[in-house]
Amino acid sequence: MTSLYALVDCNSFYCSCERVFNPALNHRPVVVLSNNDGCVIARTNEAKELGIPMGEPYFKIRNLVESGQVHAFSSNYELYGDMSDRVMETLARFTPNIEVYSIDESFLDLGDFYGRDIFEYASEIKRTVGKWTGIPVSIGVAPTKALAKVANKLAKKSRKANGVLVLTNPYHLQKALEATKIEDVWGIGGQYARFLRKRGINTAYDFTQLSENWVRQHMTVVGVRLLKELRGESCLELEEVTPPKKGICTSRSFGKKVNSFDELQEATASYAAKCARKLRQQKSCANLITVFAHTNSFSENEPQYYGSKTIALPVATSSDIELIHYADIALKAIYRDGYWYKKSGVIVTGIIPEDNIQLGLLDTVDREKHARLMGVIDGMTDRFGRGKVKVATQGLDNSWQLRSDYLSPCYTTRIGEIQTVYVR
DNA sequence: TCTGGGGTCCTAGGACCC
DNA sequence: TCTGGGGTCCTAGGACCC
Repeated sequence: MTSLYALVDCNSFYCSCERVFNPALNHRPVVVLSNNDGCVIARTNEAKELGIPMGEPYFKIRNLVESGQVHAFSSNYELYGDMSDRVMETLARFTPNIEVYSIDESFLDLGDFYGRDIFEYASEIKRTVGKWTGIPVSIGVAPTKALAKVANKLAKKSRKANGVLVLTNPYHLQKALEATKIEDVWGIGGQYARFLRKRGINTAYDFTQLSENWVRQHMTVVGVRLLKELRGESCLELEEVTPPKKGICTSRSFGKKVNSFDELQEATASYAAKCARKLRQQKSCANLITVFAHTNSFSENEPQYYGSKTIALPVATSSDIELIHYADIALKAIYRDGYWYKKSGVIVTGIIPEDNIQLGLLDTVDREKHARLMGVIDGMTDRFGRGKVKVATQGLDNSWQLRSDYLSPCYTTRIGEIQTVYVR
């Protein structure tokens, strides 16, 4: 039985989401910006053709936007998350064996479909997703996940493929590997690409000709796995159930420069609460909390500071109130007067299932009461949206928050505004 | 003036134990 | 030249992903 994987990848996903609700933007250059409208994180083909690179700082393309040549959106993750769910639900109609790999990509195990007309089946998947969600996708099919990635990339690039490429024939596989630049291989980043190019390894095909020992020596077992995958030996299985996260991080750059402790405190409390909610959503608790804050490293003329502090919690928790409390202690330990802070964040680690908590002997927290309160907060957040119910430390003003000047409405999830409610 | 955010895995080296 | 040997656990750092 031969393995067969499809990689379904949404084209310019964030931009495509915006286009679904703005069809006039079809065939026009569109970009989506990162938080704070900092840099470009998604581009349509038309925007790529204008020479806008990935990660380009916004100020460098501002004139293109202001002169109307490019349409820019602030990122709207609520919208993209909801559209992603729709795409993934559609894909799940075609096979139960699906791994949601990222917000815009899924692997499908098509092993059971061997011998059928795979190209026609993949084409039908592409048509159906387009019809039901409005999102264009590209599909690559091959015997391993790494080769499906190769196929997907070519499916996107080649006009002839028109968005669907099946690579099962050995001759076609070799041609595809020869046509794939080493830096375009899944798992080869900038460092390894430079290292390999220096040694004359310029394509994915060159890489497959290396010896296992050499690859292990220079690229660890991760490299060996990739080598085997590209040679057609499947080593990476489909991960159908998402394992709980081992670390959860909430951090942001500020929309403006911040130097007061109070503003940093409000931001940190909000990040701690966000981490707590993410923990509850995956039914976990954390044993450790880290708070960091730093200045803008791009401002070379300003004094620089990076502070970080980790605190071991007495008992693992997912409570807003507790995490905000310890985040505050950590922040007080690292805060230094006289710096312009640009970014701060909260990371929770030492994550365990919530039904596996070791209670402390000296524990004085009423955990049941906390759990009930958090349940109420989560319920209200689900109904009324983020930030409508919160612990008072998170603040009322929030002038430190994100800048997003070009935000589209949350077309799919917004249910109307209500007054913010505070919990003390 | 303006440069994202959130994850994963692997390895090496130190602490500690018997 | 030669310092016991062999585990485990933890952390920091480096690579990668979208």
